[in-house]
Amino acid sequence: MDSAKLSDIAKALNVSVATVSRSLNNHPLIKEETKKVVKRMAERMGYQSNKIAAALRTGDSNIVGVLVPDLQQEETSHFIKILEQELRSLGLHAIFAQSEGTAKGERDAVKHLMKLRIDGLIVMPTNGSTNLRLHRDLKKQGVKEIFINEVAKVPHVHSLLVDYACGGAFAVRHLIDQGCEKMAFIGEQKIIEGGFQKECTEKEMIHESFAEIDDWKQKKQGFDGVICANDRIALELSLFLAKEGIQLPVQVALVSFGNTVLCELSPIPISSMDFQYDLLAKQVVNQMLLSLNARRKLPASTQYIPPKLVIRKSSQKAKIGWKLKVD
Amino acid sequence: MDSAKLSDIAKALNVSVATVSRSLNNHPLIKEETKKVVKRMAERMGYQSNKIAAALRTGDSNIVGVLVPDLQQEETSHFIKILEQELRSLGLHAIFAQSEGTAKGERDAVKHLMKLRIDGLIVMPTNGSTNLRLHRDLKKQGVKEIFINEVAKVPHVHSLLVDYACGGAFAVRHLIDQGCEKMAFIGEQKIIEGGFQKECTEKEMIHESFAEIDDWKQKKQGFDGVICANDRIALELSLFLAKEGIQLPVQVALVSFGNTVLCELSPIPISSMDFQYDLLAKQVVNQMLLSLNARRKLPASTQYIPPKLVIRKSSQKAKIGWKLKVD
DNA sequence: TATAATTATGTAAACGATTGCATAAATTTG
DNA sequence: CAAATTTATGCAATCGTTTACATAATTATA
Repeated sequence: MDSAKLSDIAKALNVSVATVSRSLNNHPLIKEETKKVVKRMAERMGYQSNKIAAALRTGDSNIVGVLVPDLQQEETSHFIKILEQELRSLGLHAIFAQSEGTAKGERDAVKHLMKLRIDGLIVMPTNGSTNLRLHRDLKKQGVKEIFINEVAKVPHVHSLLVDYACGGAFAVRHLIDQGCEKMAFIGEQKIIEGGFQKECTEKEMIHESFAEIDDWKQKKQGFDGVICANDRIALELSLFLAKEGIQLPVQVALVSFGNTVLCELSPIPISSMDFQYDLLAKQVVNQMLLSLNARRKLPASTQYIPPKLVIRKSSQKAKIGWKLKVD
Repeated sequence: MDSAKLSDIAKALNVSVATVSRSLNNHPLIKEETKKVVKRMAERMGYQSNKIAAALRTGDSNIVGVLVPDLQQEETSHFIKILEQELRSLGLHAIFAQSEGTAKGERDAVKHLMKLRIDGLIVMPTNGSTNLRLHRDLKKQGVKEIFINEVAKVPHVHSLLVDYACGGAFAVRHLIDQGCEKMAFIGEQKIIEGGFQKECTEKEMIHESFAEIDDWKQKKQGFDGVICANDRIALELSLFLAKEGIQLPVQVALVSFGNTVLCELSPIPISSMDFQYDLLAKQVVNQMLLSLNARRKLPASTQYIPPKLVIRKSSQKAKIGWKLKVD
């Protein structure tokens, strides 16, 4: 019924438990021959290390908490998918929890996670609701934290962020490259919009922002480049344009953000900025590994991941010849 | 740095560790007054029970593994969102892992989970790749398993399934109620299709199945009711119909499966069968709790969760008056 | 060949909670 | 009031690892 333990292996081989433990952990002072014998027996008995016992003894649980507002969101799903893979490949246990984007939710979730004495915590906060005291306490308890998409206000805590502003600027440049001259931004995503505005101003482009599609519809004349804050809005827009007989991308070039499955579901496939959550996740795990292995606290770092434009038909306005020219 | 332990509280109150432990666990033999004092002190010292130590001692980790093929899939996301909430509310720790739908992936993931000595495992297998030996071993180790969307072939293992066949039948009945007379099924989902066919045959309806939209396009004349295996296909279809000038729902009534965000993104919102993964998740957790608490093994059970049709415009073909009649 | 140095193993004490059993304190009973 | 019960607490072992320290076995050095 119960699984094999070190003592079972020890008994079977007539050696001490210590020798077995050290063999399996590749301790340098154990004879190679012994290691081989022990490992073979462990295999034969189907031994699985009891990380709970090890955690209690060493103080390292090898468990990393991952706190997100909502597990159901598209970007979150992508993110945690990679996180699980990467953490597991390092022998770490990932344990996910939802904060619902509230300070109380965050506290409750952290409390729950702390009962397992997690070694590290990857936090995706929302709307700055993150409470400082909580994270100070975590630092005191020796939990290595990494903040996603928010710069940590606690010393020695690392942050990794999607570079939304840079994405906004990229989108503008792409549309300029395609020959657009009057730009619209639709949606409410302050940071992307900031990047959009800054770049437009710098490049001296006529531009305007709208919170919703309906706002834009009033003034739509003249805009030949539209940037949507997310694919949902973009899809809605593309359907509207189709109905109105406005041709994508010749009359209006469209770029969106998110690069979700929706892009391919549009009648005209939508060019969209991929947030590269997989890359983000991998970097996060890297950083976590560094933090966990560091004897002393590392100085806090802030890393931005640039989004990557996936070009589809909705933005390909430029003629081939012209494209060659700029190349 | 380190967090408070039972011994700290004991020292502070000049009582034994045992008394503290029992107080916090509401042991009946401890005086109410004592409990109050202990709990207050625990609170004051910010004590958080160390579940790792408790797990080692009691043999119950209170950790439940959740094994899914892919964390990024829409239905999976919905499912695990609720699972996390429900399990946490019971003081259980949920730990997710991905099997990638392969037997090897499943084995690897389970191995990893078993290192934490999980008490229970919720498995969402794919294409019957689930390997029997693995699950027999788990049973031997005393892990309570629950199978999702596949009937477990291991004794004493419970199964919960979305009743796809029933959904297929529901969809047909709904379309009949709306006055449809010639039905098409588009997509590859054998179980739904089975329900569709059976119901059509029973109700003596003309019907035909197609693997892809393109297959259907050839013969589309005459079909006044279409059932799509998923929302993606349905959205694609609805866009095609719009382009062709075929009116939804008057010329063709459409029902889909999944009830995802896509339904509302269609020009004509799509009626879709909700798989009720939230209900499923809640039932699963119920069952898990029963299994975990059961002293002796319960007889295996199989439970079907009926999908629920969310009616939108795409299928509302019937006139109001006629609707009143059938009510 | 004795001694030192090196290499390989064993002994036993942690880690922090839970819990069977012993004991002490309070209450009831004869 | 002593004895028997009931109620409340303490003692100490235990879970399965890891690891500092002690010791044994082997090899190198003088």
